[in-house]
Parts: sequence; C-alpha cells; structure tokens
Amino acid sequence: MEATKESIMSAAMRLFAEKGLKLVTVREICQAAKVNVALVNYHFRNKNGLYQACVERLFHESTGEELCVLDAAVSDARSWRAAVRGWIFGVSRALRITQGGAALVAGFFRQEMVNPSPMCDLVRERYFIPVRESLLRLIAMAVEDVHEQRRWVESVWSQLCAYALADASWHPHFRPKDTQADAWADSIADFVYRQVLAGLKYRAKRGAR
Amino acid sequence: MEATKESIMSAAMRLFAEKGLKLVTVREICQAAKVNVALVNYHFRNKNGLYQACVERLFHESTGEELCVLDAAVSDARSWRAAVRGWIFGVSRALRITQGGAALVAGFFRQEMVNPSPMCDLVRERYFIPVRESLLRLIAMAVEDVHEQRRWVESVWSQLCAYALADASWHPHFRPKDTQADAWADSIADFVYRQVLAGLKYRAKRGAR
DNA sequence: TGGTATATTAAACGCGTGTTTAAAACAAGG
DNA sequence: CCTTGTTTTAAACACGCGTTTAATATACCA
Repeated sequence: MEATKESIMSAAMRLFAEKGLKLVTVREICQAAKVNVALVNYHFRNKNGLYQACVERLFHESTGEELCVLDAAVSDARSWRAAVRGWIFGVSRALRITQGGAALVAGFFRQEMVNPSPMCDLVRERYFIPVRESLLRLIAMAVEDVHEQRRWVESVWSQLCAYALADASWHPHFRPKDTQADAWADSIADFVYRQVLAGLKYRAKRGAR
Repeated sequence: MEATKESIMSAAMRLFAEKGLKLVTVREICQAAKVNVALVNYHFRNKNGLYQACVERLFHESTGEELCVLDAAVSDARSWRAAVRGWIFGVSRALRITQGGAALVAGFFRQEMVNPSPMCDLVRERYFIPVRESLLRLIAMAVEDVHEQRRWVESVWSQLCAYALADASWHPHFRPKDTQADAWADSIADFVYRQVLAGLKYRAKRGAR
C-alpha cells in the first residue's frame, strides 16, 4: 500500500539524515514507522534500495527544484554581484531545507561526506559538483589564476556547509529555531556574501595578489 | 606486553580516524595489528576503552603540544595582526597533524562531528571550545557586537575545518601530498588570514556595519 | 460469493558483532 | 626444576543485524 511506503520512507529519511546508512537499523526504521520489519524488503527490495529511494526523492524533488531556482537566479542576474549574491543565497537555503523539523539535505550530505555510501558518487557528481562549478564560472570573471579561483569557491562553500552541518553541540550559538530557518539561512548568506566581496575588492586594490 | 599494546593502538588510531568508533570492528583492528582478538579486551578492557586510549593519546600528546605552541604564538605576538595570524596558522597545522600518512586529528574530529561518541563532549570542551574562545577574544578587540564576533570566528573556523575535513573525493583539487602537509596547511592559513583581514578592514571603513 | 493477486505478519535463518572463557605459552626467581 | 604471575591463544557465548520464508489478512474483480 502507498501509505506504508510513505510511512517507511518518512521515518527512514529522518534517521538516515541523522545517523547515515550503516548506523541505522532496519528494525529501528520500522519501529519508528510502526510497521513490520519485512515490509522494507517487500517494498524496497532491501535496505540499500530504501536508502536509494530516499536519496532520489530528496535530491530530485527537493534539491532539484532548488537548484533550478538557483540557476535561474544566476543567469537572470543583472550584474556580476547580483549573480554571486543569488548563488550564495540559493545554496544557503537549499542546504537548509527542513522537513519535519530536520534538515534532511544537510544531514545526508554530512553523512556522505564522512562515511560515503555507494550512492555518494552519484549525488556528488550530479548535484554538488555542478553547483560549485557554477560559482567557479562566476569567480573566474574576477580572478585569473585557476588555483586561486578554486580557493575562493572553497572559501564560500566551506562556510555555507559549516552552517548547514552545524550541530547543536558543536556550534551552540548558531542554531536557529526551525521556524526561522529561512531567515537564518539568509543572514548567513548575507555575511558570507559581504565578506567575499570585501576580499575580492581588497585583492583588486592590491593588484591581483 | 608493551609492543602489543602499541601495535593495537597504532592500527586502531588509523582505523578509528577513517571510519569512526562504531564502523570499525575489533577483529578488523586485530587483523591489521596482527594480533589475537582477545587482546583488545585484555589490554584495554573493551572496545570503548581502546577508543578512549586513542583519543587521550592523540589529543594530550599531539594536539596538546600544538595548542601550547598556539597559545604562545597568540600571547607572544607583537601585534594584533600577528596574533590572529599565529592563531590561524597554528590551528591549520594542528588539524593536519599526520602520522603514518593519515591526518589523525582531523579524522577523529570529523567522525565525532557527525556521529558523536561518548568521548565527544570531553574533546570538544577541553580542546576545541577553548581554542575557538582564544580567537574570539582576539576578534572582540576589533568588533563590538557579540553576535558578529561569533560570525567571524565561525567564518575562520569553518574554512580551516573544511580543509581539514577535505576528503579526496569531495575536494579533489585540494588534496596535498602527505610530504607537503605542512606547506599546504600554511598556504591555506595564509589565504584565510588575508581574507579575514580584508573583511575586517572593509568593515571598518564602512563604519562598523 | 468465490477466486486471485496483493499486502502484511510472526518466526526463523545465517552471519558478524563485542566479549568471555579456559587452556596454553612464556618469563623470571627461588 | 618447579612455581608463580603475566601474556597469548583458540573456541565459544549471547546478541543484534539484514534478509527470507511460509502462513495469514486484505482488496478487488468476475
């Protein structure tokens, strides 16, 4: 039945985002979903199949849409600055999409970074690398050296990720309430944007490093 | 025997740093150490005891020394700039301490961030929070607003962590060869330092936001 | 209503886990 | 040489894991 699949996936998404593929047990998921253990294998073939279904839904449905919005923001921008700003705000929001109180995209992302699953390559090549490349193209308009370009991308990316990955215990002062997630993501993006702009401006004045 | 303990700890450090406490098996460690399975429990009480011993050695011996150097660099600095620079370089190096080809501190740190072990709180409160606070005190000399102070700390910290956490697959362009680890850490630190300085200078000119 | 495909269940399977046990190997001193 | 204490070993233990099985419940159409 469709309601069962939905219930399983919902519980699984939350748990996978929190603990990663290997540290979540099938029994744990089924208990949370109030469903029999065997149903995971019936509906999703096996545990990996369930994980795959979760990743596909998360990135195709949620992040996919966000990334389209992001691309639009970058290409429609009236100026270089506006494009950079659009990129930063877009990514900041996409990473913080919350669903049922948990930042699912950030959770899966974090887990895949540290203990990669077989799905890792797919997600990375299909979503994260293209997103970063689109920023790289923007930066390339302002910085010549290829190595330095990547440094700037890394700088922006790492700051946004850090906030996205922020756990209550590691970053106690920077945890937003769920209801303010969007405003929070924006205020972070604003800070990062300003800092990048200042850095590039300063660099230009000093004469390209 | 002491050689046995050493062999076990050496193998365990590498594996724990790579996969984290729960995803490493005792048999795996013992196979790498060429030692009988029961010896872990004989010498370290149990798996958790072994993990604890690894963490203690790593942070007391390695990072502890690095942090002393760091504190010295900050307090001995002739200027505010030099202090900030000393802090950034010190942390960048400390996170990248390599032993047998693996960045152990960064590995443990990464794993603890994503799937905290019972030792997590100890390490965080004893090492990472104090380190961050020492940067915060420096930033506080240049920025009034408490919230903004933390933003700056977070900015520096997140960039250094991102490089420390960098996995070959996620950051393919930024992976140093092991022999160049120190030079690499320094070049990263240099970039972050310059960027912070530029950001703060720009901010001052605009009149404290 | 009866028949058939689908959905769900409780129980079991084989395997790998951390840990324990009891015996064996070893070292050292009287 | 034998005794005593420490270190190492192979084997087993209890438990939790993902998955399978065979029986049962449910939905749906002729």
